[in-house]
Amino acid sequence: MKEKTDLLQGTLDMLILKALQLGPMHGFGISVLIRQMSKEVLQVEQGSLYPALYRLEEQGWLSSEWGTSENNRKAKFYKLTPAGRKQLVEETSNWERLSTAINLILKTT
Amino acid sequence: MKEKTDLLQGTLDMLILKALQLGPMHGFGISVLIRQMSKEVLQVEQGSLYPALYRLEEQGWLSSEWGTSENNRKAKFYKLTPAGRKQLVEETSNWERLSTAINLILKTT
DNA sequence: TAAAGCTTCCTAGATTCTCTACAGGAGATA
DNA sequence: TATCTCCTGTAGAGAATCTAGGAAGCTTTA
Repeated sequence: MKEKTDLLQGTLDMLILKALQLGPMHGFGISVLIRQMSKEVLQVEQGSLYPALYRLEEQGWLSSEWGTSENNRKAKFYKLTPAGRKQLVEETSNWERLSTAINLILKTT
Repeated sequence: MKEKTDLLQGTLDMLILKALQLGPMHGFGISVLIRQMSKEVLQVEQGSLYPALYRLEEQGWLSSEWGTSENNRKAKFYKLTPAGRKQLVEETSNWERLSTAINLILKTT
C-alpha cells in the first residue's frame, strides 16, 4: 500500500541509458533528470539506481570517471559506450513490442 | 540470453484480470487467450500463471470453482469478483500513467 | 564558528515477481 | 493399450527493485 508508483521492472536500465544519451552525467543527476523528463511521475530510488549503474558498467554499456559536479562536489560521471548505444536501441524496440502487445490486450472488448 | 521475450514484471496480474473481463475462464484458457490477443507476442508460462492465479484469488480479486472444460476435462474456472473489477480499473490506469511517462522520456531528444 | 541542510555516493537485507523445470491425472484417439 | 494433449500444480532459483540506512563534504544560516 504505497502512494508513490513503482517503476515497471525491466525498464530502469533503458531509462538510464536513455538519460545518458543526452550526455555524460553523474548518478544523482540521472535520477533528477528522469524525474523531470517524466513530469514527476517516475522516481528512481537511489537504492535502485546505484546497483543498476554497476550492472550496466559491468556489462560494458557505460564507462565512468570521477570528476567534479556543477556544485563543486565529487561525483562519478557516467557515459554511454558504443555497446551501450546499441543496447539502448535494442531495449527501446523491445519496449515498443511489449507495450504495444499489452495495449492490444487492454483495448480488447 | 533468450529468444522469447519475458513479460514486463508487474503486468501479469493486469493481463489476467483483463482476460477474465471477457468472462469466466480456466487457467489454461487464459494463457491461450493472452497469447492470441497479443498476436503471439506475450507468452505466459505456466509456472508464472498458476501462482499468479492463487495470488489474485487470495486477495479476493478472483473466485474459482471446478467445472468441465469444452474438451470435457476437469478445469478450474476463475471469474472476476467486484473487487477484481475495481482492481483492473486501477491497474489499467496505473499502466497508462507509467507507460505514458516512459514514452515521454524515450521521445526526448 | 557551530549547526543544519543539501548533494552525492554507497551498501545490506528483504521482498516480490517471474522463470525453468519438473510431476501427474484424465480424457481422446489410434 | 499406448500415446497425445489438456490442464493443474510445485519447487527452486534468479533478477530487479525497494526500504532503510550510513557517510562525507560543501554551503548556508544563525
